[in-house]
Amino acid sequence: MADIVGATFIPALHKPPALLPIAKHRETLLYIIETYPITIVVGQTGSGKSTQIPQFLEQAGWCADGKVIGVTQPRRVAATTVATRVAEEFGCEVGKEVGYSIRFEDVTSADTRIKFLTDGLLIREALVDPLLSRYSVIMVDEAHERSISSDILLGLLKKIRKKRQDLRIIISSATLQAEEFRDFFSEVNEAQEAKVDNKNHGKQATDTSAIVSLEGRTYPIDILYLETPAEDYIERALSTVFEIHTKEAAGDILVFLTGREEIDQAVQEISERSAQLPPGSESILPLPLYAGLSTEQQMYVFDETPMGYRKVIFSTNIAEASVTIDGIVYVVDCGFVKLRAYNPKTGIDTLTATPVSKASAAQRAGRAGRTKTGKCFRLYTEEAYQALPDANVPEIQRSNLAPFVLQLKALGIDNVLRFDFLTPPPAELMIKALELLFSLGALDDYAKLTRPIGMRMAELAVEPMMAKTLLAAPSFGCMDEILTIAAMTSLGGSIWIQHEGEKKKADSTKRKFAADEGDHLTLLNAYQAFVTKGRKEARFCHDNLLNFKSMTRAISIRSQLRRYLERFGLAMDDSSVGGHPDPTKKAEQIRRCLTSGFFAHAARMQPDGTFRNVSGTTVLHAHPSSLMFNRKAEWVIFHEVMETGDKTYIRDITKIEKGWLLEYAPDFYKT
DNA sequence: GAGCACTGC
Repeated sequence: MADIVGATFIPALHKPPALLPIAKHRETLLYIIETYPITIVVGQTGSGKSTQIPQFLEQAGWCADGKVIGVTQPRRVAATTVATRVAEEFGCEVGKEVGYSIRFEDVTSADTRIKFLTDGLLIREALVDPLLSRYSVIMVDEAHERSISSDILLGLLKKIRKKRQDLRIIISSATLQAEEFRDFFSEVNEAQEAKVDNKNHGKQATDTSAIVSLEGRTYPIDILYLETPAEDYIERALSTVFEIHTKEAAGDILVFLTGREEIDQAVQEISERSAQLPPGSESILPLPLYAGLSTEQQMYVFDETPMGYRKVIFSTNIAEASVTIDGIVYVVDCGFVKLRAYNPKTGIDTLTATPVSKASAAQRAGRAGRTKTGKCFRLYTEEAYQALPDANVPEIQRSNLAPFVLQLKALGIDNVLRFDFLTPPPAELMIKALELLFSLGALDDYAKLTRPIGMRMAELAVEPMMAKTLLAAPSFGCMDEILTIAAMTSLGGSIWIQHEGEKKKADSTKRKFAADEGDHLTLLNAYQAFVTKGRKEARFCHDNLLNFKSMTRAISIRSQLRRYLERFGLAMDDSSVGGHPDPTKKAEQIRRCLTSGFFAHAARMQPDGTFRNVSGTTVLHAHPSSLMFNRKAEWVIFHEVMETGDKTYIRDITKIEKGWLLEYAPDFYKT
């Protein structure tokens, strides 16, 4: 039996006595990857694992016979930037020997040997090539983040491995979780192990996988805790910033808070209190950073700090992994993060501030040591830290799984309840997903994927309710319009922008596109104006407070969806076909069509202006960004529902008739 | 009359 952990060249878990500087251990890495089907690489940012390992493999001949080395990333930007850097080192243009592939951007060619792609995209490749046969090696980078896609991908790879002895799998992980990955791939009850050795006991079996630790190029970081818990972490964050500013050496500060409101407040407070700084001292330049900011506003954090200033960035979790800012020497960590969790009983997502995990806290602290020795101020006690969970609950255990169940079914995995998940989601989440897919007609009485409907829904890159709406559109004669609405809603609320201090204007500008029927038709109007009158120009967006980047993306999404529907033989000639020339009738067809997909998201307005769901159990509020926020309606359907703080908001709302619910979803609403 | 962390096909 190969006891890999005991082999002389492999450091022990967790506290490796001798970490590997990557270049020196090229041969070791290659030997392990050659010998073991699964290699788990533990390494901090800066260890070079994402950039070097693929090149080692390519040089060692893993791309013979035209095979490709695939490296997945959880985010689009990471796939493009890492590919660019590797291409540079490789000495080729991006898209030649080294390329990347993300939605809407396939920068690869017949020459491509190292390919970076998002994990979601690789799962979709499995739809057409179930054994991922063009890849000799697949490296799943940042697997410790535990995104749903990377979790599912690992489950698929475990399955594929049984049929492809030649495939090599590399998983890159943070220290804390390495053993979990090893155990997942090393179960004794697998056919392969069983035949090799029956002396294996439980989790001792490691003849399939090896763990390798790599040294990172980070500097030491002093961690400081509070002696007594903070009552108000924003206040504490502000005083800590001033303390650092007056007592510590030069260097920028990154403060982790939980959301936009807190961040805007903190930025403002800093500006106000800066006046009290002793005369002659350096000034503080406070900057906000969160996803809701426009790209331009986000870019300020990357500008070089002006002379005589110390930059203080107040950020959400976006700066924990997605955005990296150089020059940060001090980190202030409030200890909380807003996490999304799906309640299968109500079908509602909640967004709540939750204590961070130890893994998150470590990642946040690490943001301080990128250029020199740093300090991390944790706004909680060391006892509180010890009580934190090691890692966040994986996304797959707290999400609406309908889209992923559909995807698994399309991959031929019928018994999704028995799919080999790294951590299985709670049964209620799976059942809720199956119920919704059944009600949409994607699954039959035996929970099998229906054809063509279910299969087509799986192929469309929008969530199941919108997929159903799209597939129904030809029968309502409103394909063109639904395509646009699907593209616009899938942008997730980033369509309208506000210039500084122009709230009033934003509302009235939006009203220019307003449709009595509700938000969906308003989005349709805005898009149509953009592509016709606005000639797809940035200028038009600026004048009409539309997000140019989002609108451009909507065009891409729309045309991609259209191509799918054409392939299904559903998309028709754009202008002429079907439907009513009368705009009111046309609008009714669109509303009916939306109802046929979103019947599960129906609500009725109460005399007080709030809404109730159909069973009357939940009070819903129109989100202030919705047209229906201050308009009257009876019955409505909505795109999205989310509970934040103490209120449950619905967004993208359209008026419907009660009778349509019974017409299009008789089984769902039978009494 | 008031607001959503992040990511992906």
